[in-house]
Amino acid sequence: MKKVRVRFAPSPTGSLHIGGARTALFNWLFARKKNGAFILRLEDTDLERNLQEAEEGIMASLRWLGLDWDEGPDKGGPYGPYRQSERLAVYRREAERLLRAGLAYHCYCSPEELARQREEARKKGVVPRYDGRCRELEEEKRAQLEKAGIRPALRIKAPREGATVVKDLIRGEVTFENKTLDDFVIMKSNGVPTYNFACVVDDSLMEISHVIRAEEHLSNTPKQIIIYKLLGYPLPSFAHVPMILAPDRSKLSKRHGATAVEEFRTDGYLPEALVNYLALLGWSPGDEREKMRLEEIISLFSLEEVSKHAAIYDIKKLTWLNAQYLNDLPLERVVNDAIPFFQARGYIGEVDPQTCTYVTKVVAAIRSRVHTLAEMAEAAEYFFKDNFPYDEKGVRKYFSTVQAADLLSRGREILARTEPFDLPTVEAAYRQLIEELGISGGALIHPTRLAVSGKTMGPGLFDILVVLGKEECLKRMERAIDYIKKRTAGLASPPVRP
RNA sequence: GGCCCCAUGGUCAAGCGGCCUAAGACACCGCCCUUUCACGGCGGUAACCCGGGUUCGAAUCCCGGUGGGGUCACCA
Repeated sequence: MKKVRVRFAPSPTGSLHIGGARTALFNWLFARKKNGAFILRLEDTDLERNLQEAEEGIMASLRWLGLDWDEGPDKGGPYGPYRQSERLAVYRREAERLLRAGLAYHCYCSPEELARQREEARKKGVVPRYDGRCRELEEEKRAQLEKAGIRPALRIKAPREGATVVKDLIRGEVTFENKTLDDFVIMKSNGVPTYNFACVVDDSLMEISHVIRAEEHLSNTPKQIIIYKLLGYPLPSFAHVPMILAPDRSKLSKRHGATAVEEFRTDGYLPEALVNYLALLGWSPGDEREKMRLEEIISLFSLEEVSKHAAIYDIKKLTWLNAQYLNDLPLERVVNDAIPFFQARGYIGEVDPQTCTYVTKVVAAIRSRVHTLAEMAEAAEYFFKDNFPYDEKGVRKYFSTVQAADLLSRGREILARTEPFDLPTVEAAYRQLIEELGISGGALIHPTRLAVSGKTMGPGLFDILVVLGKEECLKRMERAIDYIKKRTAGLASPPVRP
């Protein structure tokens, strides 16, 4: 059995979006499952659209997702180079072969002229196809054009009859009538190959066994198969994975919110969650499993089980999965990923051991209550700042009477006396006070929560108290007591008659 | 428009001729747990695009329609 070799071949024109990420993931899963090689190749033959940052950005996203490659532009490999812009000599050599064998020919038609013809055809409602006028150009005429300094493009002599069949692992056999194809360009007049040509040459020379790519390439495949045949290279297997659509069924774009992997990272999603979600878009393990470890996905994955229809991506499910991982991943790991988010909000600076210990407690207290790291950072604010405002509704409910201040004073006294300041001791002391006062637990717990956090909801009160520590709690209780006193004093003044 | 692909709840999806009066998950709605909010647990609403065949029997096979998507460059 031939060794499985697959590739992900993005063009560095922008950031890696989730459609590309999923294509990369499926390739990677297949390679790992089959003990094959996963290759990264940059299709940077469009000199105009290449972006310097894009190449590094795509690799960074891939790395963040945990999709490592065995050969690629940064690490080399036996089939390099892996950047198409560095392989121009290879394409020229292969093109020359075709030309000499009479399987391709020079075309001197100007792009403007061709565009005009296309436009005309479109107006007439006819399919715009190159008419092959340069196919049988007389040598004399050719020399003349050459002498005039016209740089020709190279076109393939495509078959006019018969059909080309794509054997697709996901879709079965797809037939294209050759008469619907034309003599397409394989080398531009500037000596740079077109996508279809470079792709076939590289896939052949790099001995790619399975071409797994997005469905948008399905209609390119007959052209590529024609090139394979003319070049005399064996065909790889093909698998065209369905597209990912936006919620309105249109192609994903920036107006649909986050679509780039990088954006998901900065929005506080974990790579495990994104990978898991992407794997579930268009593929299913066949049973009820949803949350799966990467190893599990690898062992279960199969191309035959990839669905045929496009999937609409739903951020709600991704968010749910993210919350699952936030809860289930080892605490240290989550803390590690949360730290940059806390730093960005100015909660902490350089991380020393004490900070780390404190942050770990904070994360442990709130991670089950949030869905993303960004949300977590927002929810954690009062653990790092003591000048927070009090929730308005909460104030009306718990801070509107003089008695509320007395109640908090009693609570403050108890907390001041509690030693050690740990969960069982603090809780026992507070519960005892509740009993002494003959009130319900909530009657003391809610005002206290508002006093120390400014919020009416959140982790268990005693967890908050213990994380904050005694000194901080006492300070915050005093601040709340002052606040209530000022507030109620205002209320106590005689009402003004109109 | 030509060519190509696709079609199970709002979304992801199981199903590959009888086990389907159609799983599961997200979302949504109840209830329980609880000092609050989450987490968790339990339950509920909700789907085989339409029309013809084939078959004893069709969500599953075939044909047509409709709908959605992709693609038609010296872009990738």
